[in-house]
This record gives sequence, C-alpha cells and structure tokens, in this order.
Amino acid sequence: MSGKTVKKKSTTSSTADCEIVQLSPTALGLMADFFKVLSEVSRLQIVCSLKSGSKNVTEIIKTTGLGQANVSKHLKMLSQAGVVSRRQEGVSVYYQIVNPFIFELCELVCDALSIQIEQQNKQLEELGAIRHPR
Amino acid sequence: MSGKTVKKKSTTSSTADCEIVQLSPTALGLMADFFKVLSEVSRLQIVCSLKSGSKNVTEIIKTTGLGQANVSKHLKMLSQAGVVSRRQEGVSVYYQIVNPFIFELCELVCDALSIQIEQQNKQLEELGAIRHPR
DNA sequence: CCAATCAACTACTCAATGGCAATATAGTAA
DNA sequence: TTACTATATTGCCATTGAGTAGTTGATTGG
Repeated sequence: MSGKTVKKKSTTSSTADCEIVQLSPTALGLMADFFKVLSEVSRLQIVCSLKSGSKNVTEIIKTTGLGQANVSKHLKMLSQAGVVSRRQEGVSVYYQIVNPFIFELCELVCDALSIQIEQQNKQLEELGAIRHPR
Repeated sequence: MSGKTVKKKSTTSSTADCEIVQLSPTALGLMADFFKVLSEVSRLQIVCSLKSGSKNVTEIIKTTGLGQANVSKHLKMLSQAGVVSRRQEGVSVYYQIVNPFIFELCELVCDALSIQIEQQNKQLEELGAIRHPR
C-alpha cells in the first residue's frame, strides 16, 4: 500500500536532497514543529474548513463551532507556521491555505490510518471468531 | 471502540477516497494523534534511527543519545500508535518501522519545509538589498 | 546462588498548551 | 462623537507531556 501516490522528488530539486536519516536536530525540530501544528483537532478542523477556499474568522467559527479566542489563537499559530496566509478586507480578516500540499498530506495519512484500522478490525473479528465459534 | 471513525471507501473512487473536509471529530482525533506522535524531536530521532532497519533499545539509545527511560517511553508510544513493532530476542527487544510510508511522509514534509525556508531566505535577501543598495 | 545486563514501569518536576472569560483594538456605520 | 461588529490579546486554570531518577522484572553468565 505504500507505493502509492507520493510524488517522487523532482530531479531538479536544487536544495540539498533531504534524506531523513542524517538530519540535524535543528531540522528535526522544524519537522516536529510542523507536525505539532497538525496535531490538534481544533487546528485540523480549521484547516479542513479552509479546504473549500478562504474564509474569514467568523465563517471559520461557524463552520468549526470553536470559540472565538481559540480560533484566533490557532490561526495565529497556523499563520506563523506558514500554513495559512492572512488578508484583511475591511473589518474582517480572511485566511487561506498557503500550500495545498497539506491536503495531500492529510489524505495520505487518512488512507494509511483507515487501512491500519481496517486491519485491526479484521484481527478483532478473528479473535471474536475464536471466542464464539459457530 | 471506534465504530465509524474514518470514512468508508467506495472501491470506485481511485485516489481521493478520503475527503478530509467531511471528517468526523473522531477521525480528526485519530489524525491529530498520529501527527502528535511525530511532533517531538526525540521520537523523530528514534524513527530516523530505525530507517536502516530494526534495532534493539540499546542500539537506539546509542544512536540517538537519549536516556533509557525516555526511549522506552517513546517506544511504547510509537508502538501503541502502530508506528513501530516489537520483537523480543532473548534479553533484548527489537523495534522496527511497521509502515515505511512514514518515511515518504517525512521526506514530503522535509521537501516542503526546505522550499518554504528557501523562499523566506530569498525574501530576506530582497529586504537586505533594499536596506543596503549598492 | 549471585552479579550483571537490558528493558519496562513508577513517581516526580517542570514547561507548554488548550480552552474560557474578559478586555482591548480596529474598522464601519449612524 | 457614539455604537456596533469583527479580531486580537491577555490572564487564569486544568491538562498534557517530556525528561529524570529509582525501582522492578527477566534473562544470561559465572
């Protein structure tokens, strides 16, 4: 299942090809920070609510059901992490996803998780069959 | 436990059988948990140290320079998250990455981050050029 | 049997963070 | 000006998680 849709590195990648094995703690720190941004349900909700395009804070609040202060705080974090961009229009502020690559990432993880859970369920069923043979 | 969790897949949809937008909070929680596992430098170090194959705890400790209790705790977490698998051989316990897909994921993120940083540097240079014109 | 080694577990401290409420700030209209 | 709406920020509290030290359990060798 792993040989899937992950795009191969472009042959022209100018910057140092990053082989994870030999990454400096600093680089790992950057990666960890990135993953941390996506490691909370609230922020994932916000990201998801922006999949259909840019939204202002009020719309995000309505879509996600989160509190205003929370949304603002999370948006700040997402913004600082470079995940979303900020654009002010009159009274309201519109946010939007900077790099749609994040959606690919999420769907990749989503697929992997569903497969994993599927297998777990299968194993559970086998256990059940042992305990309740027909 | 998780009855519905991740969306069901219609075998027809090829690529996007998992549309993030409409995920339940439960499913988002699973994703968040997954990302959380990868959101600490220590765990990333451990994962990286396992890229070359399975290692026992002592080897992981040597490779990463982390403390024993620490490594044990993180390995437990990684194990529960289904990221690594455990195999006992005599006294020592060998861990290994369950799904190499995680490496693709990391490299994907790594690429994206390096591009992002590259652009930031470019912008900084432009700013510098403005402040110090020749 | 005893000693050494490897790994897991427990208890603890400390720092970070999410969420909520209240307050502050900024733009807009009356 | 005042009032109103939309964001942002701050302070507080509870939770979480990382790291450390000490202990336990299991295995191997003498």
